[in-house]
Amino acid sequence: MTGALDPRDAWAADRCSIAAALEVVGTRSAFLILREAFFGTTRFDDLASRAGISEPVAATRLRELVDEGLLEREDYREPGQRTRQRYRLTEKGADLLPALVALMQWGDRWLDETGGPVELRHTGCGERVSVQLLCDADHRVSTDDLDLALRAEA
Amino acid sequence: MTGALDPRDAWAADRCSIAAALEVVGTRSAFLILREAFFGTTRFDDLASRAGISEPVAATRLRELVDEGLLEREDYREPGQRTRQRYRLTEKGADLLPALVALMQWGDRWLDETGGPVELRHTGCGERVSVQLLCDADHRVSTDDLDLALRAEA
DNA sequence: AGCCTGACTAAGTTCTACACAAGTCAGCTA
DNA sequence: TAGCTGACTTGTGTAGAACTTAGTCAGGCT
Repeated sequence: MTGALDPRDAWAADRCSIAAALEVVGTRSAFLILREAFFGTTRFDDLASRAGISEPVAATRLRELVDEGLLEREDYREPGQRTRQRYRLTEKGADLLPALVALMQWGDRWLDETGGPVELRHTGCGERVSVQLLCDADHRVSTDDLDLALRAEA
Repeated sequence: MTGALDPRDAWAADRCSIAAALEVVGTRSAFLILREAFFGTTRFDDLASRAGISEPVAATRLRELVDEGLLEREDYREPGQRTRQRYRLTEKGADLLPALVALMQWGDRWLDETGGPVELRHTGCGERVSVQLLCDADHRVSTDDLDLALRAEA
């Protein structure tokens, strides 16, 4: 489908950023919590129940995601309420959105005959939003028009 | 970061395409095998060793990915050799590329101070390729300019 | 003073993902 | 015919990712 990487065995799999990213968000629960965070959920109980995971798992995962810097925990208080905690995406966390959307888009296309429950629209113009491969000259790039290369060593 | 989903608790998490996609490719080994498939690796031993996973896991994962229709197994024979098997991406599998690239891009940016080992370039024009959120009117969309909505029921 | 709610923690268990080591089997090559 | 290589399978063990059920603890509310 895509071109082969020239020096086939030459490069180490352990330096790969995909593997590194999976170390951080490699679990189902991490993805699901991030999904909820994108959808605007901030409170512990809501995150756990809407992501459909148990509270102990949510607690562990949230701690890890905060440690990794994808979420931050902050105290807040509504008038007449006591102080509570809320989780929100950091820039690092928010930057994962394209990966989430790509997964959603794939699921919408290949796994859900109705096209999926959630739609993304551009606030500016109202058009549908999707994830695309784009080159710096703004061409949409298809899977077949990709070259892979090793970046120069540091 | 992004807008909240209007009917907050109204929609079922189990209908979500992200969760559905994770059922199919939710493991580290599945992602890593797909990565290798994109890089052009086709043979069993190469897939296992380059993905850095054990052969038993590779066998299981490959069987699942073939069953799910992301890869197809075909026999081939080189002259003077016996028949061997080779795995290649189907359209369904190839369509996951944006998700892989998004993950790679995130890892390159946030986890690897050198910017990551692999680079993607557009065959046509040679420019660097990345994953972007794009609306149907071809605007690049930032995380803040997204609206979420429920799609009309089927 | 006692209750309630939100945000967790603790204990015990099950399931899955993965590793390593070894064995199998087919079929070409020597 | 024996050996080798590629593509697996089997067997065994560990760690982690998940569940349920049950608790804790703080602090406002009645």
